[in-house]
Amino acid sequence: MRISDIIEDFIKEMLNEEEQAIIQRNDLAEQFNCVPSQINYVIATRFTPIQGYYVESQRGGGGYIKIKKANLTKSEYLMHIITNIGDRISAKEVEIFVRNFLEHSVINEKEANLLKSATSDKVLSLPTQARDTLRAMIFKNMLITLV
Amino acid sequence: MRISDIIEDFIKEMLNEEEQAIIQRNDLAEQFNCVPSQINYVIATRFTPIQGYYVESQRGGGGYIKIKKANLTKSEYLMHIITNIGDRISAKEVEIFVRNFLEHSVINEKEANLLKSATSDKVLSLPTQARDTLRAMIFKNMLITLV
DNA sequence: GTATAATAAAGGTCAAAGAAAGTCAAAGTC
DNA sequence: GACTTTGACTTTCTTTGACCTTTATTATAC
Repeated sequence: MRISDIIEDFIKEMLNEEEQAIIQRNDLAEQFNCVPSQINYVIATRFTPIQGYYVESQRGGGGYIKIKKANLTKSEYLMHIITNIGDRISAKEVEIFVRNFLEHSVINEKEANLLKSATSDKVLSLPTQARDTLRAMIFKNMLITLV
Repeated sequence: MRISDIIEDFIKEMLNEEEQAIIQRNDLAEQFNCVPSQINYVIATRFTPIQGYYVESQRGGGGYIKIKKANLTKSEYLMHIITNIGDRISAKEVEIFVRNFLEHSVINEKEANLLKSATSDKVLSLPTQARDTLRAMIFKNMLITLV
């Protein structure tokens, strides 16, 4: 079995027990006898937003990596949307999604506004293609936190 | 847990109980077994005006450091932040802002997550400069919807 | 007694050292 | 060929300590 898989399982095991897994990169690497950057690899490939995880970290003395799992039961509807949004999305499409979320009471007014304001054309000043790609990333990442 | 975090919590605990926290730098350092300048570090990184705190101090015999929470309404506080964010902002800075919004009860947990997830480095895959510029735009635009 | 000088008692500053995590590309594996 | 492993190098944040500045108190001079 690959070391990456072992580490992946280990983290998922942690997440079964607690709401969030807080790890020390170097410690974990030592524990599994691998280089620290392997941990980054595992996270980059197995704990992405698309896969339903939210990761944050802190460097420096006492640094850490924190991994949270989106709480699935709450809305498979959202997860379904997330996994089905392609690599690009227009502002119009976002709006339609948001309107639907509101209708289904999956989000509230304020959250709707946040979603729209983070992904509006006004804000993403890039060429159309790059913009739609970025918007998809932002949108999905935000939705994950709502799941 | 980092000693800085412990000291931060200690001061915030004080602020929950009283209007202002008045501390003695050397005493506090001794209490937490650190060098006195660590106290300055904590204040410089966690109790800045932009984070909604007001600090004053006095040297010499009977000297002290006094920390107060700035007393602003939510929208005043938010507007203040919005107008003071420059053209660029790092993910770290956003995180600090968000943490402070939470502390000052300007936003809730979900909104905090939305703000962070819309502006994380993972999501804004651009060269650093462009990324920080874009992040500032997104962040400000989102904050406006919260005012 | 008042004015001044010396000393003590704070807090402030800054840069170096230390402790994490992040990145990226080369090498290895299947 | 795609995925994984590795490691050198980078960036970020924290801790520490030597030295500085300001203020209060005490001692001394007159």
